Amino acid sequence: MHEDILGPESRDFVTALASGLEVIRAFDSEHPRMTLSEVATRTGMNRAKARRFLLTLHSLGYVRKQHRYFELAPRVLHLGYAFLSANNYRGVIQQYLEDITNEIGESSSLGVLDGEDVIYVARSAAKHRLMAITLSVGTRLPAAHTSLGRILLAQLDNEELESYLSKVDLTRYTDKTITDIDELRNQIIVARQQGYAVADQELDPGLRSLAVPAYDAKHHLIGAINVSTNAARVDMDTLLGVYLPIMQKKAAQIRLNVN
Amino acid sequence: MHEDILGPESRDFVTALASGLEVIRAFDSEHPRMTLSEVATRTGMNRAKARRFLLTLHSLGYVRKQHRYFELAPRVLHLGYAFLSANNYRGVIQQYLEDITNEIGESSSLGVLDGEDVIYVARSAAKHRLMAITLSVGTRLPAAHTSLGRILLAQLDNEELESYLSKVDLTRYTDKTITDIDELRNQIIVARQQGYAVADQELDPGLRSLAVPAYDAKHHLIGAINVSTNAARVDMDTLLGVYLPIMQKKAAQIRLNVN
DNA sequence: TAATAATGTTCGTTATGCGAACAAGGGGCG
DNA sequence: CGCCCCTTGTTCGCATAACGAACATTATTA
Repeated sequence: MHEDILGPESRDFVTALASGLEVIRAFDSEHPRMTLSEVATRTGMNRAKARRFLLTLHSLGYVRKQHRYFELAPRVLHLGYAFLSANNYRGVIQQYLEDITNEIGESSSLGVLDGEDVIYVARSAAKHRLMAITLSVGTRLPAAHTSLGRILLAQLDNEELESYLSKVDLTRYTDKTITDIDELRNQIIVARQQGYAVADQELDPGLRSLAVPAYDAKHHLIGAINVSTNAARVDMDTLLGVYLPIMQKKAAQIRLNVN
Repeated sequence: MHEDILGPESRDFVTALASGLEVIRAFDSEHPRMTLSEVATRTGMNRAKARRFLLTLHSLGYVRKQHRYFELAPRVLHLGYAFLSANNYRGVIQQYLEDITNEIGESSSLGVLDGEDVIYVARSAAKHRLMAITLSVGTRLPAAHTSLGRILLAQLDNEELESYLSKVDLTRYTDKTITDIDELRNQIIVARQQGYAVADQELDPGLRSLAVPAYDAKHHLIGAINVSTNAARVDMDTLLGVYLPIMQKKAAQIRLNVN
């Protein structure tokens, strides 16, 4: 059940906290270092306001300042790490992911839904690189075009799924990207029925992946686990005929052993 | 040069942001889920205050609420990820760490100093588990008792090093843990002289590691890279005679190739 | 059933955070 | 070299966002 959520107009909403977090998120791979004015522009804030947040984050150790330039400090990892360390099943799941990588020789990850994205929360990387970008814990990708995201969307009830479909903006990444909302709905329903999802070169040419949901012993959804491979190396028969049973077996082990 | 740092008494310091971040950090592996009152107690805040921050974080998607219990949501990974994605050299260094793991068969990591700790910012894990805890990006360990931390401390100038030594509180983890401040200073000076550091079973029985500093082509210190192994499997002669040259070669490659 | 403890919430008050305006620095051009 | 303009840094009067004491509600225990 969805708890009532505070609106920004509520007297209980702390706008300074919200703005401060927005300053942190303004930094990314395209904007690793910024001046005060650049931060103000990217966040839509008054320059004096952005300055106060940057100086506060700097004094707390989350931001480094060099002359006029600001960049995030490693200490911000502590904020995300708080989530990882609070999740005691991650270490356990990590072992299963490493088993998959050892057995199949491909990368395997645990992902969870967050809004319209899937976030990687545990990962076992194979030796070879699959994608142009480096995937790591914390990476977020659109749920619609990943096997992890698609099988997680399949676990939603109908109302939640329709809510998602009514909001999602489908972007084309490759020739194979699904951009029709009805086709996406159908793929998710099929995933729901067959208990697994496949994403085939929708996000990155050559990237082919398969995911199954991961439940714990109390029937709580932990997330989904996947195996990622390259279409040139693994055909669909192998993916479904060899990899799928392995993934299903791992998911069954997780369901039996993870509390 | 250390930039002047804002004090919490300054009118430019945003106390609401500082308090909100403290609420996030209150969650850890011992306190994965807490009630409002528990958060208030752990942070020393008035309950109504803690409530406002929790509800704000909840509305922003950083915290989940179940009845009276709060827990961090995966979205907080986005805050730490902002640092990782802003660091464009990480993908490059990752490759070198994986080379080390492939060549030596042991785990290798990149770490940076943050206060009295060393934070892992990139990691290549070997197949076998070395420590009781799962190390991952974001993990922080005391700099004094790790090879990464020790070689990073060795890169500080004398004033910075003495400042660190005057504040650090040395905790004993094993029988081999250095707890004498003068002995630690000496170890760091030796590391400075020989260009590498070793930590031998100070943090965890059996854990033996070696680290060298990693500079980029512009002579900026990126961090330190290490190799971690088990004392039962690798003796000191092998560590220094075989592993050290490999690490030094990798550091030299990083210095030549990383901008 | 009543008392007590724990937790949830409100709203008068004030100190925090906002932003317009001023100050300072840097670069370009005549 | 001096002036102008643009960019960046900083201040402080003021309004309201956030604080916390006190009230409200719920859960537990005797």
